[in-house]
Amino acid sequence: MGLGDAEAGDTGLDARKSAILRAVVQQYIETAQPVGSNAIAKREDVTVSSATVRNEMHDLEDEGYLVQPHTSAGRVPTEKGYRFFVDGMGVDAMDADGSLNPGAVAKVSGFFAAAHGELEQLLGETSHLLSSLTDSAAVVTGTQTEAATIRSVQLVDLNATVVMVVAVTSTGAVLKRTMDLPGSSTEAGELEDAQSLLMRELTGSSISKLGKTSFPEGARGSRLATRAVSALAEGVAADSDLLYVDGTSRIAGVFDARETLESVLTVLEKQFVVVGLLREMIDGGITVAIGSETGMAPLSECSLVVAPYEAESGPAGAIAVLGPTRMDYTRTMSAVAAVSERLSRLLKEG
Amino acid sequence: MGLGDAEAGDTGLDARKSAILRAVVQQYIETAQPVGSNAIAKREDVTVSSATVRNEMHDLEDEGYLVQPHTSAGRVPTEKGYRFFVDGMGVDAMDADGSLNPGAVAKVSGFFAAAHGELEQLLGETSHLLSSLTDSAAVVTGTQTEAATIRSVQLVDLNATVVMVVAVTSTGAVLKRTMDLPGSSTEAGELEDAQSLLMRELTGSSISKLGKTSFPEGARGSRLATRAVSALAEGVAADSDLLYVDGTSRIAGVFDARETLESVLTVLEKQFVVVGLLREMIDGGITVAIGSETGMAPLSECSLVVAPYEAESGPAGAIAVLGPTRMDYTRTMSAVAAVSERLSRLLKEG
DNA sequence: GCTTGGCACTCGCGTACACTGAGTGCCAGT
DNA sequence: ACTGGCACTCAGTGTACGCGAGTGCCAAGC
Repeated sequence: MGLGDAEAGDTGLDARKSAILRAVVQQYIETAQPVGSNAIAKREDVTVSSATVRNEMHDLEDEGYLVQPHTSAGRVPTEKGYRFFVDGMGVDAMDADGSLNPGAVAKVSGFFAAAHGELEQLLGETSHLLSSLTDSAAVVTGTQTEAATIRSVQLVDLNATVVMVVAVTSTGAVLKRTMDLPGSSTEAGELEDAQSLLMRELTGSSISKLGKTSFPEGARGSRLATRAVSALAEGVAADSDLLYVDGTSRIAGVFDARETLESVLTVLEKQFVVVGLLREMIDGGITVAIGSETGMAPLSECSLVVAPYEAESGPAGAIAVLGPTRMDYTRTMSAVAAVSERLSRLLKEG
Repeated sequence: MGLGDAEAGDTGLDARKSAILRAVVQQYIETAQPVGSNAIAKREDVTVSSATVRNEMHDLEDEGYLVQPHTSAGRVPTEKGYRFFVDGMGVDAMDADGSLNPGAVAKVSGFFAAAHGELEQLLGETSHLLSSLTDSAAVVTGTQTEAATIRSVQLVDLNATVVMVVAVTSTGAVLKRTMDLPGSSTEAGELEDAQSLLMRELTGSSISKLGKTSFPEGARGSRLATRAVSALAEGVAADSDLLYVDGTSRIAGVFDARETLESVLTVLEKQFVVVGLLREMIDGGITVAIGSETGMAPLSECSLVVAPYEAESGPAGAIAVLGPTRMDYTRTMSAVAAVSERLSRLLKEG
């Protein structure tokens, strides 16, 4: 995106203003220092003098895109400034592997080529990959199993009063849950009966239909089977609330206030909160929440780049990168896009 | 622990020296400030003048128990100082729930009374509990399944070329692993044959014997069953290398050097390193590693309080608290002891 | 009328310096 | 063997000050 076609959106910013704003954001992302008019005027893509830049920057400040930390300092982007920058990034800039450096592309390819084994392990490692690509913290949510179908259900008695239900889904997720059955409930053979009921009724059916499953009133084992179904339903919820976090050490150094980091880490430890947040943000494509746009006060100095991933059965979960508001959006968005795309492809067994 | 009986160990410290040393450590743990002779002389349990304390502290410094950050400052314990302090803590101080405050005791009891559901979930929540009790980071290793017995094995085909092995152990752990079976390998019925072979051969047998399992040469499905066994063996390894970390936000504020925190977080992210470390430290009781005693440079400003936990089948894993070297050892050790004891009791279904 | 060089002004930051006070080491007296 | 006393050390703090990056604005120029 050059300087000419930069009347991006109808934000009321003319081409020059938006070019300058973009330059400021870019520079600030690189240097983490307030950027002054001189630095901007020197850039090749800006042909006007520093005085002109100053005037424009003054306007940009009035319009809320920039702020001065103090009078005799350069300017720093506001959330609105970052938002403009992100919105103005051509899709081409972060599409596919376009702007990902060759090393990173190779890393992603290598990772997914070598991927094997467990779904959970894969998601954990994906989060690690994403973190290393972006030098930020990365999170990956567990797969939403709702749309998957059940491939197998089994009841295993662990001891006299505890029975475990284990189900395997078409996505390779394993749902499990223990049930306490106090007292005399496990009559001889009841377990087997319940299991065959479950197998017959559930195998091949979608997980979202779990709630609607019922068993013949009088059948032996139907009571146990019913309990197993509801236990499984709990398991589904627990499973999709899983969150794989990695790279928190990478954001340990980026905030000046110690307590900022502390509250960010606290948020990441409340996994269900983050999962909820991500789930709300998913809208089919890559999404960026800047600072307070995340809706969480402790993340007011962070940005979140989120993308969904899919499995055979449909939308499965989200991957995201969490970094400071002045993160490298271009690189991060490229990485997130690439990883989400490749992960989906793998899960669809492409 | 009075002043009189303080000839702890044969460390060559007389009663007064060790009382003073203990006082210094205690005070430093409380205030995080270098402690001076005056502060010590004022304490009720010390009856000598500050000048005398100064002399003793000088000796203690010569002997390596204390250091001065700079000439005109108070003293700070060295690792050797902490070690003396920890070794000298009466067992009674941290035994059972003795020194745990009532609220904490109630919290632990409540937690384990309400515990239910998944093993993995339980371990994760235990780590959370431990962290909240101690205000430090806490880690819990996955259960070592080696001594457990297998309760059930199942083969599930996920799609044309992928089969999943799922095994449930007596401890409630679920081992799972996918196997790629490219090409024509899954003949009709082979899966069923392999599964009944597995069921017959493995059910009730100990996981540690997995490696020694063999199947009749010619039997249908024995090839597949053999592969399943080795896949399971991998699953065992992966499972016991699991680490549940919580409360990292709680140690975000305790180190002065930013990069210290960063390297500590980095270590916690390399889960297998931590698991290995903990495994080495377990010696049947509660163990403390102070600073470089951990054997890991990045943890040189940390201490680790570790205790094993057990299941029916024997030693199962470890729980630990990671904090700054000047953590509250008394409280932490009490908490770790209590949680380890209650967790073991629960896993043994007491 | 937009742009630009120039210039006065602001203000954070680094340096220098003196002062304060907590804390030490040591000696001499009890 | 302990203690009061005293000289000494030195981190931390406050103040003063100069430097320089950066701004705002004005008047000249294209």
